[in-house]
Amino acid sequence: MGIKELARHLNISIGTVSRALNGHPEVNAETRKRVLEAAAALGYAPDQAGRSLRQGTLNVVALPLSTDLSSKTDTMFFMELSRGIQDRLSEHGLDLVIHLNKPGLDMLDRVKRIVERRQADALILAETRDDDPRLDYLAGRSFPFATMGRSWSGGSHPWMDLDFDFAMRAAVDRLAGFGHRRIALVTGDPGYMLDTMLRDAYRRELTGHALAVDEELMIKADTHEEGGYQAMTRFLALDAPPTAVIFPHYRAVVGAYSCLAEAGLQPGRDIAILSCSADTTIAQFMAPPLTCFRIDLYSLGRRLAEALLAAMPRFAESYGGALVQEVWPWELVGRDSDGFLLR
Amino acid sequence: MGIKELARHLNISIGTVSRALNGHPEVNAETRKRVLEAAAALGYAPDQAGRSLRQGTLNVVALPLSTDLSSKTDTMFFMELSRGIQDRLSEHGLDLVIHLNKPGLDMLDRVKRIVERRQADALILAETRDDDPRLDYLAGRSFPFATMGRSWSGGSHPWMDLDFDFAMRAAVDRLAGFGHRRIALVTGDPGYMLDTMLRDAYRRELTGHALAVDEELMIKADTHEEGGYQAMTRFLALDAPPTAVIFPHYRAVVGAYSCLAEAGLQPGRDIAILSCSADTTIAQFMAPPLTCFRIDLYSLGRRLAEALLAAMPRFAESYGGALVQEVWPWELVGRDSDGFLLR
DNA sequence: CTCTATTCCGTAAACGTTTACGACGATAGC
DNA sequence: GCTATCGTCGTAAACGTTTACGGAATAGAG
Repeated sequence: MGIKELARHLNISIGTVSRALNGHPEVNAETRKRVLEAAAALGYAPDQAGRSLRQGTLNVVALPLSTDLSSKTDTMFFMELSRGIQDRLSEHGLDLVIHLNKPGLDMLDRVKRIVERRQADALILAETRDDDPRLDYLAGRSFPFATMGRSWSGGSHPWMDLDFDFAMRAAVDRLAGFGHRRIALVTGDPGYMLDTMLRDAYRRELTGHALAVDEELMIKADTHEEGGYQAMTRFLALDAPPTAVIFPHYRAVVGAYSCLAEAGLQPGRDIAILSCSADTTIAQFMAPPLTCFRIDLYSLGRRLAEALLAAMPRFAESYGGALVQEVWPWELVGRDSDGFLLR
Repeated sequence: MGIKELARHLNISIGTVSRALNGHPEVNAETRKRVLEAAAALGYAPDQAGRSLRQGTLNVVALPLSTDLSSKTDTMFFMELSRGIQDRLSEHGLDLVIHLNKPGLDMLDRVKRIVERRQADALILAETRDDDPRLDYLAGRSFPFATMGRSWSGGSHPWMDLDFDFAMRAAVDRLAGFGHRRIALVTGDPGYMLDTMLRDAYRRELTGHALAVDEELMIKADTHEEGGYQAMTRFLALDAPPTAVIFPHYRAVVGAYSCLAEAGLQPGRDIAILSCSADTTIAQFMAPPLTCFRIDLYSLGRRLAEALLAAMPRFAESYGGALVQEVWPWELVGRDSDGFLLR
């Protein structure tokens, strides 16, 4: 099953077998054919460990994800993104493997382990925080990586991100156009770039529309159903509840819908709900269907992979070697959850 | 950074360094302390490729998932399960890595590649089909693996599964107790064990309650929102629509709810909806909250990992080496989607 | 026929570990 | 003082690849 056995079976030296399999030019066409056929027949595939040891490359890109992902964030988002990444990487013979963090071991330690034990040639990071120590660590060791979501300083590493400024402008434009003047915003964990950017953009857009910024209408909540439920409960308890609420994540909207239903209120009639999350299948099947933003996550994943490839020495030449940092536009898809005119 | 450099830095032979790091007894306590301190200070971690090459083990368990998972099945389920698996494996120094299938390359090829290139010491398979060629392949090469979900024959490999017979009995008992006599069932892709078992159990339970089995009330649909929507549409078009519907997956229920809302019908009042999927956060926030089944997926994942460990030669002794195949009970959690008495 | 260039292939070293084997000094038993 | 035991450590081989180097055979040019 090893290359030695394969070579002995063919009466050829292992060097020639290796060259034949790896497409080197200095091997006879006839010999190559024999080798390839024998390899296929005997089910030979090169041992990753041996190959990796020799040429210092593993053909693996790692994507560490926190293990509480399921309870807090949008798994659909990552699945669709990963699909794009994987497809693009595999065109270069690279595999994407997802590492789940065991709790207790924090994200930095997990990244350190992957790097030090050489478990991957490159990394893709998601869920980056405002001051993420992983970025400095990787940059310091000049380990190739790319991130989903920009970091605070912009950084000198490749990333893809979504245009949240545009999203907030489109959201406020739309809601204000419907006549809303008390527009609320629910953000998540303040440690993440995403939420900071959303809050900044929110203030800016409200001011741009000559609307007062009421701190009561900006609250932080967990990004899942329970968080959305609690946030909406707090809003309804106000003396002057908002007439429209912008949610970052669709899962929070599910909680909000539930809260409203219990209060006898109907989204899209009694209160406007708009989500600046990526559109998911579930959004169009909610009752009423949810207004949110359309983005091609698959293509975004592919592009993120390209950004990473451009930062890997092995592939840099094919990609011009330029640093790829892109903010992706998206498109507001209006549905019934906020589509009504306020008298 | 290598063990050689570390050894030179300490004026010790590399053999001793290796023994110190790996906890062999024949090394002086003082020496071990020096080695460990130096390793920590210099950030040394053993190269996985070198170690793997030498001792033929990688400390990695692979979990291949199909890339269209996001569009078709329940990602929450796998995330929560994976969390349990990962936690348990890491107690033995093993890592769980998730391989996403690129489309085109089918599941068997992916598994073959992992085995032949020795990219993992063991496998965990999900989404197994009635006649899954991967099982025979792995068993034939006596490669350690475990599956989530039993296979048709039961097989001689370790697995965990859920008690769908119990679920269907509990479901029909409950619905019949509420007075329903036209109880429908929506199943998914007929290639999967799950759906076959559900259909068999459904017929059995209906007969047990002296209810006629109407083929019109058993339809196949995709397991996501769109499928649920279509299934419900077909039911409503019947001359005698069902008064209760059992759905396998909660995502399909979302589609069904949407369909009912458009028809002016309300689940839990005009029609009973019950899901025999695992309870998810979203289920209790649906309007009305969905009746489904509670299961501790995290613990199930841990147990699945143990079943696998027992089948790995390295760990078999610690686990008694017995074949672990378990059907897990779960608990019906009644909510409002079906909780009404039919007059 | 000789010299050179080309094509093809075998040899062996190297990658970073782990571990069987043997060696060394010290201690203990007689 | 000789041998046996024990604790500790160094040496070197081995894992499965890839690839630099050199060699043999062939072909082409003069």
